[in-house]
Amino acid sequence: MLVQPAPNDAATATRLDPPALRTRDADRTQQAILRAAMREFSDKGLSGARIDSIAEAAGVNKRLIYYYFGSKEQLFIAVLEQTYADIRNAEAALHLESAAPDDAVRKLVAFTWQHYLAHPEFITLLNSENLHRARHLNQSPRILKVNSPLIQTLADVLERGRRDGLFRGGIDPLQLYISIASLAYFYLSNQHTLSAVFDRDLIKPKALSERLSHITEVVMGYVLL
Amino acid sequence: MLVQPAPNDAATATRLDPPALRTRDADRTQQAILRAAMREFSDKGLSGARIDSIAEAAGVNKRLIYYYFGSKEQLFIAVLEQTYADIRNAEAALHLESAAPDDAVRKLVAFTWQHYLAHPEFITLLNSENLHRARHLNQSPRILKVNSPLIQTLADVLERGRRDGLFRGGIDPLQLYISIASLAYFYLSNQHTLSAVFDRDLIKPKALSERLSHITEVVMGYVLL
Amino acid sequence: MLVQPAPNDAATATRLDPPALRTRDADRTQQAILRAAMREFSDKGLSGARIDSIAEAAGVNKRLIYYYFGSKEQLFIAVLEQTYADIRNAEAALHLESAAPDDAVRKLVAFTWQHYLAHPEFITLLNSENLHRARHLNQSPRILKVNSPLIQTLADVLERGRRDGLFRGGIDPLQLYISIASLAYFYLSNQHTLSAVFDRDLIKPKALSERLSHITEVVMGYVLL
Amino acid sequence: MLVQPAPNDAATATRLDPPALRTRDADRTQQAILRAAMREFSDKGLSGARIDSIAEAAGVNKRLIYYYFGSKEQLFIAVLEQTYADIRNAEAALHLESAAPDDAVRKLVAFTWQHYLAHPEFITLLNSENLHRARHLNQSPRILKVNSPLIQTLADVLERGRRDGLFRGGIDPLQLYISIASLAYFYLSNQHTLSAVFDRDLIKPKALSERLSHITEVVMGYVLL
DNA sequence: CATGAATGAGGTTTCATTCAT
DNA sequence: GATGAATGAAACCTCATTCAT
Repeated sequence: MLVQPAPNDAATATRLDPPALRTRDADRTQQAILRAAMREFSDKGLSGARIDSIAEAAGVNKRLIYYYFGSKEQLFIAVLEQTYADIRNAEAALHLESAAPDDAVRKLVAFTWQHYLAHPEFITLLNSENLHRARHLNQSPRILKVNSPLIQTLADVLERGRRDGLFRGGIDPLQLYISIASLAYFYLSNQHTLSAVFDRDLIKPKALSERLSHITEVVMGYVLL
Repeated sequence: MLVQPAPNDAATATRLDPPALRTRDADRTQQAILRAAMREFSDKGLSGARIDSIAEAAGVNKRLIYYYFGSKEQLFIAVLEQTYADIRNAEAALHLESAAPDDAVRKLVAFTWQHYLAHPEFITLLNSENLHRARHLNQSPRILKVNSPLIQTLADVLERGRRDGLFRGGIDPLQLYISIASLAYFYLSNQHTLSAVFDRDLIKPKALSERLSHITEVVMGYVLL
Repeated sequence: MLVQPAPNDAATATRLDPPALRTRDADRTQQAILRAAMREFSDKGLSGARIDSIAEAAGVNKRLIYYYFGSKEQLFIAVLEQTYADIRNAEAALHLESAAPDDAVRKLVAFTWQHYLAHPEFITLLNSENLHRARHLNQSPRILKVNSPLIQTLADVLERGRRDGLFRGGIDPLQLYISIASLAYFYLSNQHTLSAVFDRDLIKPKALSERLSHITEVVMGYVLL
Repeated sequence: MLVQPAPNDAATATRLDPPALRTRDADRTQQAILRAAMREFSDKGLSGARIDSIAEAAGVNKRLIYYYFGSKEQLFIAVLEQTYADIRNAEAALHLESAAPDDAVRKLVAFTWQHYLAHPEFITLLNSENLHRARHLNQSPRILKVNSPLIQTLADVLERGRRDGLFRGGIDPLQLYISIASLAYFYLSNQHTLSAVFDRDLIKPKALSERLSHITEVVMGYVLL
């Protein structure tokens, strides 16, 4: 059973082996598979995804997917890992700790919105994973152990804001984080049913910028005194 | 190809045909299928659901599903119709127009939360339908035409609140409605991945009541002046 | 999961339902599958057997095999059950208890030899099952519970022979039974390697009758005083 | 296509080529493959065996198996050759010709039993080969040409016993040899199904020694006057 | 001498759906 | 109104084998 976890590591660690010419192809192949899989899984869900389509899209022999990832489920896990690694890396680049409290919250809101907008696959993958009650996530120590430090950072921001007399007290940082995520995520995740039911194009540029304004106001209306 | 769209009506209208002893049975069978299908689709998603499982759970022969609903997709549509009918009926009983503006908003928040909590299948079904870009919804005039009057009601509430000097002006009722839904929906929809990643039980009673408090505060913090 | 154990029962119970016209086809189909499977499994072993070949030989759709038997392994179990049922039935018709002791033993030897000769599939199936350490047998209460009464019958025969002053005492009936089986089974089971190594045709009629004479002499030489 | 038949010879002859440092390694590698293959083939049969498992168990790259043995089938042949070579060597050390006739027969019975007991892979490999109608054996002049001289030796023993008035006359040495093998082989080969069906542990030490006593008595009961 | 990457053919199994009664 | 039998297409996965280095 040969399952190299390597590809995901590539997101966090920089590759330093210059003479690694032989592994190059393997790496590139795995990356191609992962990319194709991410697209297919996010497009069709876990049960709807087809290994054949992934192989074709990646331009590799179907057998190779099993060679590198073992099974459809393990490939799905690898995709999840990659997806979480991506958002963790992006979050880490935010540096909320160095901004003024209110700016930090606005920045977080904007970042969250932009990230979901730029990575629609994140949303559908998470929906799939929730349909499966996080069964795969709970199998991946890689994801679980890298617990996001964002909540702690946000707690610090909130505390600073409260001390500055800007923010209300008693805000649970996790609740706030989830709420920010909610306001951005749901709009995008449910855009199709919402558009259908309310007969309104929610995705045109104007609607998107209006949404960001709105959720910023909602969040700031809550945290600011 | 004999496809009776009738079964869904059964939710709103009772069939009264006098010579309908056999029709009663037919009705009961269709309801059993619908109930089983709702459970299966919400549990496994559209591609994950199995016609065999639905038939077994409903205690009917598989062939009957085709007899009454035509195909898996049409059965899914019927389930969606039923689900939307349920929430429309519940919303209609809210009577926001007769409450004080701030009470009306609080009532809407609480209702939304309670409804999602009481109908977890609503969430997973909508996620499935969004995965499919609302393809089925857009095939169902039944759902689309019964456009929710709630947005108009909410607009009236907001206008009353603004006139009373309670609410801020310029609130888009649809944005607010979506935000309220977001704050409730996302927490429940993504409970499994959130619980896994943050290692916290989000579903225990205390957590649930805290969440309702939180989202109420967020919404009221936004609308109130 | 629909696995009718019925076909095997047919060996022991006589079918009495005259109006069972509808089930006829199902029965016939299952029997056809079983027969084809027995041939394929005995010819190729469990791993060597192909579901496709079985379906083709039985003249049925491959899917039907799963419909009736669930999986390749369960089909193999059904074949084993049938095979054991066949020999049990044949043994039951021997009536050793009513023969003179020495005749009874000769009869058992001859019967064993003839049965193995007439049912070569019995030998290869048992070899397969032993390769798998009786994994399937141990899953089949049907086989295990119908413990052969032959050992008890043979014990009675041996005791009668001893009392008559014909047989030596202290013979373990199970050991003897296994030895009789050995002498017949091994010759047939290993005929191909033996023929190759000793360059002699062991299967020509003359060789077969000589073998039966030989094993009869061996067994009688042992039991007779 | 480079297929060295050498490795099997290694069992009997030691290669002594002076400049053979690399050859030593090659030899060791081939032996490792052979040992792993013997285990795998005897455990799973020919179709059940996996080249991957063999490579892993031998600790060598899969490609090497093809380099040294050409194909799965040829590897199987090599294993068979090794197995037959082992028993021929052991038989040669028996020296039945120098023992008293009755001792010689007892010795042969005991040897056969002990050899099968000590080499369970011999049994399963032969069963596999018989399933394949000795197809591989017949391709191996190496095995066929080293025809066992045991039958002739046994013939001499029987003749001596007859002349001494100890043994009955007219015993076919090949029949007797096969019978001795039968009595030992079948018990061990079919231990799993026998144990299951008769619900008795046939492999515990007491059972084993009883079996040897029994088969010795059976054989001696037959040959002795 | 040795190896990791790659493959095509084919294996078992699944599934929505239809036939015949 | 209801059902058990049957199916074709396609899904996931496996395996012996070869390529390229």
